[in-house]
This record gives sequence, C-alpha cells and structure tokens, in this order.
Amino acid sequence: MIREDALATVAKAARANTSRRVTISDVANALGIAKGTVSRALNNYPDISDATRQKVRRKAEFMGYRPLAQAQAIRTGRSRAIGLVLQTDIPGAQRPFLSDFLAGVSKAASDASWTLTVAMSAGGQEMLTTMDRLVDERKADGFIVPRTFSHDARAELLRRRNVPFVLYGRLQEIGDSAWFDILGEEAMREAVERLAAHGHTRIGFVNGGKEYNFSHLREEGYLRGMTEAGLDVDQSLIISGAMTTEAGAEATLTLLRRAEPPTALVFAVDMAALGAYATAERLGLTVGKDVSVISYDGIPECAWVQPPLTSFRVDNKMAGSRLTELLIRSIRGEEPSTLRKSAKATLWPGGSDGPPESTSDEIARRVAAG
Amino acid sequence: MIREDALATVAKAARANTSRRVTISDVANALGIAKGTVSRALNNYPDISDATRQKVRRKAEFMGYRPLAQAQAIRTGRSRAIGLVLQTDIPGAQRPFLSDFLAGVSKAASDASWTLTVAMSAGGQEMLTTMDRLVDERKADGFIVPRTFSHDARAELLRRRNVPFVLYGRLQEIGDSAWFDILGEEAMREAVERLAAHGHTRIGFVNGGKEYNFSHLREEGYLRGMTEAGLDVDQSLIISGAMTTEAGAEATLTLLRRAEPPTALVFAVDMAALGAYATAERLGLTVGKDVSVISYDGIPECAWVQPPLTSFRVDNKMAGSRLTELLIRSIRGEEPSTLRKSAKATLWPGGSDGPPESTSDEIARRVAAG
DNA sequence: TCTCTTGCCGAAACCGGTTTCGTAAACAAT
DNA sequence: ATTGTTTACGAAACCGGTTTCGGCAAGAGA
Repeated sequence: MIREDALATVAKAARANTSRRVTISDVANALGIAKGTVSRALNNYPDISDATRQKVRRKAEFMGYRPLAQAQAIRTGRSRAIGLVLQTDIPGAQRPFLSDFLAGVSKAASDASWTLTVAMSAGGQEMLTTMDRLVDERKADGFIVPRTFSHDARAELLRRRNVPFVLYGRLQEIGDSAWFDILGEEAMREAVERLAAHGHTRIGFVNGGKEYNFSHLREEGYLRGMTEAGLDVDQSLIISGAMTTEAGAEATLTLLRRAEPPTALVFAVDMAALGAYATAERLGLTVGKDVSVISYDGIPECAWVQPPLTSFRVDNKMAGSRLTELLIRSIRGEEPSTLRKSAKATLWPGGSDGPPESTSDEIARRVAAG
Repeated sequence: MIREDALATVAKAARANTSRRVTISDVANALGIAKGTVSRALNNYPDISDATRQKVRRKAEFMGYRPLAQAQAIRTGRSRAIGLVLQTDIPGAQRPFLSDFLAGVSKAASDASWTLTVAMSAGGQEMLTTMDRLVDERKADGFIVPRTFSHDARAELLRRRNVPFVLYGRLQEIGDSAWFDILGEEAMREAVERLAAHGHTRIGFVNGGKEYNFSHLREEGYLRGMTEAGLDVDQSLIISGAMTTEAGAEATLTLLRRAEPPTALVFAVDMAALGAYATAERLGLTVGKDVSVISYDGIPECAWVQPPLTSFRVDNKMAGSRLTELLIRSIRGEEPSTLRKSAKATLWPGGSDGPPESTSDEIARRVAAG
C-alpha cells in the first residue's frame, strides 16, 4: 500500500517532469511515525525524546527535507522573509549606498536561509502604505528601516502594528527600538581633530538635512571636536541641509564669502563635499591647499576628484549584515532594546586636507577679488 | 451559531491586538455559499454563473478580502513573487544601474500586486545555486535575468527547470526566450554617424567584455555606422574588454599610441569612457577638442567630468518595468517567444564630442612628444 | 412524458506544514 | 498492588486557500 502510493507519486512526478520536494510526510513515513512528531522534533518541542529528535534530524537531513516556508507561514504567520522598503525619490543619495547594502543584507539573510523582499516607493505616505501591504500579505516578518528620520513615521507604524523592525540609524527619542548605526559623530569629531592638528583654527561645518537624525549627531560630533581642540565655535560657519552636490557647492560659496572665511570644511555627507570642488575652482582656490575638506560616507566618487577627497568610509555591506542579524533575532523574540550595535567609520585619507597654505584673510581677499 | 463563532473570533482578535484578515471563508459565510465557489468565482472558473461571479466579486471587494499569496502557493505552487538575483562581484558596473532598475521593477510589480524577492551572490556557480534555492523554496515564480551573457548558464538552468524568465539583454542564439533590451547597436551606429558628421574619419571603438552579449551587438552597430558613413574600418582601432575606468584609460592610451591614432572614440560603456579623460590629461590632449568621445549608459558621472561626457542614456527604470510586465505575462502562460520588446537609448549631448581640432598626425606627434 | 445533457454549485479532499488533545506506557508514590 | 504523574507520541484538527467529484435542476431532444 505504502509502496504503491510511493510509486504512484514518483510516476506522477516523472510525468510532470517535476522532481517532487521531500515533504514532512515523506520523512514521517520513512520513519514510520506521525508527521506531527516530525514537526515537533524539528522545532525542538520539549515533549519529544532526545532519541527521537536525533533520529528525525538525521533522517530529514539524509532525505534532503527542507520545510516549505509558505506552508509554515499559513499556520505560524511567519515566512522567514525580511522586508526592505527603499525610497525612490531621494536625489540619488542612496545610489552608492544601495548596492553594498543590499549585498550585506542578502548575504546575511541567505546565510540564515531567510529571503529578502524588497519594495521601493516614493516615500512619505506611500512608503507606509507599502509596508502595510507587505505586513498584511505576510510578505515580510519584519523590516529594516534605513535612513532614520528624527521622528520616523515608519517606526511608529511598525511599533503600532507590533511588527519587529530594526533601524539603520538612531531615533531622537530612544524608545525601545533595535538599531544599528555607524558612529558618524565620532568621525566628525576626528575630522575636526585632524584639521586642528594640521593647524587650522577656523573650521566650518556643512551639515545634512535636519530631518535626518544623523545630522544632529554629526553636528554634536563637530562641536565636541571643536571644544576638545580648544577652538571657538562660530555659528556662522555652520550650515545645514546640504545633501546634494549643488547644495554643497552653494554652502561652500556662502561660507567662503563670510568676512572671516574658514580655511577648512567638514562635511556631513560626501555628495555635498563634492560640491566644494566646483566652488573652489570657481573662486580660484585649490582644495587641499587653500581650503581643506574632510567628509563622510566614502562613496567611490571620492577617488574620482582631484585631489581625492579625504573621507570617512562607511562599510555599508557590513551594516546590511549586522542589521539583518539583529532583525532576525528580534523576530525570533529577543527584546529589541537589547539588540543594538554600532561600528565606526574608517578614515580614508585623500589629498583634500592638509596644513593651511592660505590664511583666512588671504582667502577672503581672493574671494572678494574673484 | 454563526454569530457566536464570529463574536468569538473577533474577541480573540481583539485580545491578540491583531485585526484579523478577511478570509475566503468569511466571504463565503457572508454570502451563504461554499468557499470553493468563492474561490472559483474569483479565479474565473467557467462553471460559475455570471450572476454569482458578480455577487462574489462585489462582496469580496466590499469586505476587503485579499487572498493570502502564501496559502495560494501551497496548492498552486505560485506566490506572485518575482525573483531577481544580482551579482555582487562586478567591480561596480551595476552601481548606477541598480537603483533605477530596482525602482522600475518594484513599481511594476506592486502595481500588479506582486512582490519582489531579491538575492545577491558572487556570480558563477553560486548564482545558480541561489536561483535553485529560490525555486525550490518557491520564493519566486520566475526570474529577471540581468546582464545577459553570450551563453548564459542562468538561462539554461531556468529553461531546464521549466521556470519562466525574461532576459535583460539578448542571447547569442535566440532560442525561444522572452527578453527586453535597449538597442545599443543603434546607439553605436548613431554615435559613429554623429562623429562622421563632425568630420572625423578615424574613429576608434572601445568595446566591453565579449562575455556579455551586448558587446557583440554594439560592435556590429559600430561597424555598420562606419560602413554607412563610407569610412574604412581599421581593426587596430578596435579594442574590447574595457568595463572599468582603469581599463578604459588603458585602452585609450593604446589607441592613441597607434601610428595613425583616432581623432574620435566610441565607447560601449560609460565607466570605460571616463578613463579616457585621465589618459587625455596625461597626454596633454583635451577631450572634446583634440579627441572626441561618445559613450553609452548615461550614468550620472557623465555630468561630473569636464567637459561633460556625451552619452546615450539608458532608462533603466523603464527597463525594469517592462521586464517585470513581460515576466508576469510569461508566468501567466503566454508564449515566451511572443514576449519580446526593445527600446532605444537617447542621446545626451555633453561637450566631449565636436569637430576635430587636431588631425591624426598632430595627435601622433603630441603623443610621441609627451 | 421520459431520457440525456448541460450548467451550476456544495461537499469534501487536498496542499504541507503546525498545534491541540488524548492516551498508552513508564515511573513514582502510597 | 493500586493510584497518581510524567513522558512521549499518535491522531486529528487546523491554517487559508484550490481543485476534484458528484448531484440537483433546468433545458434539449426524442
């Protein structure tokens, strides 16, 4: 009887040219036990003897059994898929970021035999709708939330719906969220330290958009660096909101036109720092000599410009992996507030910083002349 | 009885703080018909009367019923998910490409209420393993295969396993695959035409890696352009295998050192074309004056360099959408050989091409001197 | 009027898992 | 020896859908 069934199944599979999957019933039949027992054995239920557990494990392994996430999901509600909703309408800020990041997430996910469901949306309300849909359709058991805003509607939504998530970045009010972040504030502090060591005393800061929480942190880092170096903070040398090259160029121009312009600039974001080159050229100044620049992100374009941009490189691939690991642990039930990690960015020296070859006064004169 | 059940369910949902989904049974109960009937009505089975079909449709809509893809999948084997396996180990060739492309795929997918499962792997065998796994686990009903190779192992695997797929690019031997592609050969032909119109007669060609099928096509386009312009083809002015900036710089150097160097270069790939700037500078030549350059891809970096690179821009977002649409149709059973579309790249004029300001001889002399 | 189709739908099996429930056997306690 | 607990597992219900099967009623043909 059993044999006949098996033969029939095999024959059917052969006709359909479909090498049929090994199901949990196959394993149970092979062992002559109930399929419920197999399920409980594989899921470490306490009411299964060690002997049986071992036996089942071995047989399942031998037969190449792998549970079908879909089938599990309809009962458990979880399908071993992590969700990632990306924003499309950012100028291009995520372009360099994306590929490495995805690689890291995907690697960590498949190492744990999870999969990755990706969606993109225009941001704002649409993004929330998309996440809602993915949760409703059980296409994701939890989410990675990249580019954290100071007050993040996505985090609120997920918390309200009781869906696990981990932030790439930190929130203003810490709450009990899980997060991973690169300590950008440390990098900013080190940037100031390095410039001060070069001999700079007037160091400006071009920050990113204040809607992102990282901007607040990086500004703190800059301020701390200034204080530690014993330098005065001049609020007129701080500009924020520069996320693109154009905005960076604009901010650089503004700062260099001050009465007492800076001889060095710290940027919160590479894309903005690249704008400094255009402005410098326009004003007849040389980056790395007349005006030093240190930035943050470590996008490939840093190596493109002349002189190469000194920047703190962020390992987005690693970040993706860490985030995924944290998220999986969160989904498995670990307390979010215990799931927090950070890493540091590493300095990639280019030629864009060095001892000041012009004084603030000289720069002011040349800017006025040009 | 039914009312009690409903109340119990609601109460349970309230306790779990989980607004329970509307299931197919809910719809069936509300109408007082069998759930099988609801299923068949919604799936357009022919043995359901129009009256019933309408009634079910309306009620389902009204109740906000949406089938759970997971549950459908365990019976049908399909879960309305499209698979995308990306390669991590390409130098960065996909970096600009990725974000737009993903946006397109994701948009088209969610418009059809499908989802997108993404995996990345190092290419080669690992990529095949990854696809295999996704198929086994039914995480993808079909695949988009980007960056088609002349002989593509991924396409063979999928064909063998009888999994629908659509290529981004064409195969050497056409077969019966579905594909979408941008007609790069047309762009190359137009590039030559444009340069010839400028007055160039010695036009070189720096091709991409011959493992990619697009390289063969683009070379054909270049050759056709030369023929149509009535120009002699000099095989010593054709180099292939340049996919990176370094390789592009190298190739440019080689060509400009020929006895009779070209006054214009056509590149198959932007990343390579960017290398021409470095080489030109090194040789004391000016891009756009001494040597004209036209390229292909339209990556953002084109606008970065001076003079901006004239390039044929590829709309990767649109490509992603088209590919997704084709794939869904293929999964739904349409014949792959009928699922083929193409589009053209559009010229983005920069300042990197123009009438030759130096003759081939002059260039040769200056290269020899430098 | 009586059969033979045909159209339409209900009932139930099924997909591949998980989880509840009940109980036989082994063991401990009396 | 009897009773009460555990331990470990089988049987069956269940998750949310799809698909098969069978039969009733209406219409067609004789």
